[in-house]
Amino acid sequence: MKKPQNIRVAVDAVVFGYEQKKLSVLLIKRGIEPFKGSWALPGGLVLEDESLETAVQRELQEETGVTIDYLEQLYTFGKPGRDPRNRVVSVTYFGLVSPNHFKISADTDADDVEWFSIDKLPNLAFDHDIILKTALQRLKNKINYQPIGFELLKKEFPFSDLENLYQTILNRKIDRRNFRKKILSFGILTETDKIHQPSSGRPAKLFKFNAKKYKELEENGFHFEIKFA
Amino acid sequence: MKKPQNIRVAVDAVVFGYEQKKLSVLLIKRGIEPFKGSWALPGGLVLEDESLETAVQRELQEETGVTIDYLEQLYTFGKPGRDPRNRVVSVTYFGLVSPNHFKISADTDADDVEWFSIDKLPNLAFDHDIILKTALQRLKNKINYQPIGFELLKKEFPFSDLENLYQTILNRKIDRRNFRKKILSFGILTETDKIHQPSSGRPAKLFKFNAKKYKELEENGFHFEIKFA
DNA sequence: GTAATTTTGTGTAAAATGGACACTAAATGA
DNA sequence: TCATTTAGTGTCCATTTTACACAAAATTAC
Repeated sequence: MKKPQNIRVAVDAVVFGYEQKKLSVLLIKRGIEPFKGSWALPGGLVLEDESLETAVQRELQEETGVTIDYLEQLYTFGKPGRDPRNRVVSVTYFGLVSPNHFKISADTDADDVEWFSIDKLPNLAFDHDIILKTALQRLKNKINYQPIGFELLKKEFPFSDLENLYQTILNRKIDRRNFRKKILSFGILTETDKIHQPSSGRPAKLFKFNAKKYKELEENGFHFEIKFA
Repeated sequence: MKKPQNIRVAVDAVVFGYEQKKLSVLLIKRGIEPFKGSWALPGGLVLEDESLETAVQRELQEETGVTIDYLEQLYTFGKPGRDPRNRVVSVTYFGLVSPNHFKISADTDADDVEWFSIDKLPNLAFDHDIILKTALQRLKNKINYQPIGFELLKKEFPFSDLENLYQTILNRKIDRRNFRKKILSFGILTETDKIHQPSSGRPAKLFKFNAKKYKELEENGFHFEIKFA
């Protein structure tokens, strides 16, 4: 007779936010050992009768109260020893949040939840640094072939925000004219009648992502794809 | 006090093979309930002190004896109820096997292991049909931007094999001249001095994939990418 | 052994896409 | 009103992609 398996299943989420040319990640401070006091990705054990997706959503809600605009499975980490207590297999998720939804819920102990700029990260508990790196790579790849960048902007945004977002995430300059030409040629942005007043300089039209149109185009074989010099 | 979690962790693999313009998947016949007698993906429970990757490799070895040429994590399926007995979270893998390694080991009960052509699949146990569909989608996407197609061919192959492989997987015609031009332009194939004698018709040069060269190019910013009309 | 058949191997021209590049417009602040 | 800041726009050239057809080398059938 085989001895029963004793492995826990957890979910963890890497949730990105973007504002003012800064990419951020949502972290929580651990209240218990191991790694008590360290920062870690939000997450926790999966309950016995909930799906993985439900589990992440619940944990995110409980721990941060932040509304997640986009969520997909990232990768599953399961090397023995990644948690010093027990064998834990962690199914990780990749999330994006619009600045419209940045606010950390007052329900949670707000001191223990924070947005960290991606270039000022604290040390992370467990193997969460690797998970984070994996998520960042996914983000870098995916914005080139899926319209997920919009999830990181306000619902209505000036074109320059989109431009800066791509430059920040990909960490390189992009020609403004070519970029705009390309994106607009897709026909998935709707121009609103509002305008945005920058602190100084010419006002900008506000655009919004037209998800319905995108879906429609996609069904007809259209493929979102950006290339850079 | 929370009640302890009772979730099992399994691994399952979708392993593809290709020969004679047919794409196949490696399946095993279940010897026990539930779904006794049904065909299923090879896989099983993860042992407490082995990594996920080791677990799949072990299961594949034990159940099929087939040498896997390429293996990567696919997706994790964990909906409650997918196994009627217990809650099982299954970390699935995506594998490719060269025709050089098709042979199912004599160690295993060979009656219970079989290559099934992708268009003559039996009903599958559990949610394995969904897993298979996911893997197939991955294959279709991935051959366009990673040189994994070569893992499905013999070490040395005539160009037409590669051509047919792509046409089979993508299920469409590809212009022979443009395809060859494109692939050869990458400079990742080495021409061998051998030739292949088709049953009739002009003999063909044999090529092999030059993994070292590919890696080298990749490090210098080269990106394998195929587009089709 | 000649002709028909099968599969391999190759080039070019036209069209579409990608990349480089600089100035004007509309606002604010000094 | 002038300087500064950000938004908005078009053209030309280089590269890539696509469409497209015939000759070469072998086997098979007659």
